[in-house]
Amino acid sequence: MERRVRVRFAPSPTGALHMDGVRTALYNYLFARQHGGDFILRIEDTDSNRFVPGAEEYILDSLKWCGIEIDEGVSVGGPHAPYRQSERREIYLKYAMQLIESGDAYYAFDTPEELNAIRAEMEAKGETFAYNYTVREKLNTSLRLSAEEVKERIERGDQWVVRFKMPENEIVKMDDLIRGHVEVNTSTLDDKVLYKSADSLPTYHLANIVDDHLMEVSHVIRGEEWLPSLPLHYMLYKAFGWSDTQPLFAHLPLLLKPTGQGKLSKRDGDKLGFPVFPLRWVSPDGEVSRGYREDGYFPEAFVNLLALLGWNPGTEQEIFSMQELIDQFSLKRVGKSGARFSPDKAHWFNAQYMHVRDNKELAALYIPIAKEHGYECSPEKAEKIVGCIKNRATFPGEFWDLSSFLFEAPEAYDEKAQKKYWKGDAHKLVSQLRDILAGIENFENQNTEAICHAWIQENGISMGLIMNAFRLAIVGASKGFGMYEQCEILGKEETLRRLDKALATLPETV
RNA sequence: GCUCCGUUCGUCUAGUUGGUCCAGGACGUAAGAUUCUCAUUCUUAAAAUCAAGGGUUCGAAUCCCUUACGGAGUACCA
Repeated sequence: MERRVRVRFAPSPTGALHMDGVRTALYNYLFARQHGGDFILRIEDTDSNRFVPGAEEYILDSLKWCGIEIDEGVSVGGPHAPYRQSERREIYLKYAMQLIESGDAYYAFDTPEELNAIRAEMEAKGETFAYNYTVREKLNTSLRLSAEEVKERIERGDQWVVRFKMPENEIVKMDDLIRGHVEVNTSTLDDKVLYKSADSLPTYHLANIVDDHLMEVSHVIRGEEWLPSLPLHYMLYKAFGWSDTQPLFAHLPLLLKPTGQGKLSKRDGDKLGFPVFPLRWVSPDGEVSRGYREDGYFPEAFVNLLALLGWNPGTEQEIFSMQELIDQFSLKRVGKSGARFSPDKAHWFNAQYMHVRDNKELAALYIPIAKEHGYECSPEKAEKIVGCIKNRATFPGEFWDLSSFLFEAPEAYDEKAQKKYWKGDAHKLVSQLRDILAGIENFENQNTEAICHAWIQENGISMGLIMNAFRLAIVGASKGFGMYEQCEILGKEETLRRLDKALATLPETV
């Protein structure tokens, strides 16, 4: 019988969610949806020292903005609540004790200071320290100490940790859905800390395995940085006797910085001018980081570009709706090598979504922009404007530059454009065109265009000359979109006013 | 250092079990076409001796080995 697909996204609230993290969440979500399974959000806050206020809320907001819906977990609840690991502490202690009883783990009383001293000492000798089978019986552990002494130390309040007793010279055979078969000798691994008495919390490894088991997680889809600890996780499942129900693993390739080497970091974004966070983030010490949302990216575009960073459909399709991603996503088609993020392609994706965006939605973005510049703009007018400029824009932030002339009549006329277009019969022709427009009642662009073009053709006027001169008169420069659309938006009165002013200001031409 | 993972145009990548790949698409770049400016759109071009070397094979980007390079991990962090 096929197991129900249950996946989890398990971030740690130590700061803003990086786009790499959003991508991991997205792949988990797509996988869950495709298989009719559950997408669980679990917060892994087992490091009391690194907790950052606001981080959890930020994670929730980011997922929501991307359209990633949580089926179960923090913020929505579910049958395995609580989903915040700090609220499940007593569960982990029980399992840590179980491993001690079964002999798969032991108490260790070394203080971090002692360990650091040993490390430093060995490093000085050119050796590396590993807490493993070679040393665990020489250190202050329950493997060396007598049962009474262990009991006494615990009772008198000595701090202790539980470490996994990694066996010597055993081959762990693992399978990864993306990377295939991997084998590791346990002798190269060390005795990881599973639980610490100092804050009564487990470390990632224990909490992760216990929770995935308890929450009946079927597939673990996570970043490649976890691959080296996969053998430990296999060994933990084995020690608990859960190997037959352990989840299947898939380790995602890393997101690399656009240039140079290494993985994508916040600094790259600052330097190369693109965000690395989905949403704007203000760290507790007041440092502000830009976000895709605030930069004007549409969530659909962001999700689309993220989906293609590491995964590809095997076809030539590049634009995907969330539903299409759900239908077509496959772990088999996730690459093995790191994906380098390209700001150029990110722009292109957003432009694609901009071009087909509904005018009503864009108008809602446009109105406040106009207001910011001191102009009231009706929804009808905004829709018209936005319909004319959207395929020359990549971000809503460009809207004003592309259309401000509709609100602000030219004060002066661009000199270069004058030199180029205001010559020959320009003055005379624009003057004639003005009179024709003055006689038109219906200023809809199709109508004015039909009438004006008929006149242009009948008289054999150069299209380039008349239209460019016309543009200079109305806009004041060699920019803007279709002249007749512009006139329709300006209205007859304003159009004529601008023409009259231009004819009065610009020289008669020869 | 040690362990693990990776390596196809500048970038993202396609290339299912080796032949139809003198390697396809997209972004970016260049040229041209269209257009009332600009943009959009369209067409075309340049761009990878498939990291290098060695095998296996009639035949390898595809299988094997070695090397190089890159990445990750190596915490009482996740």
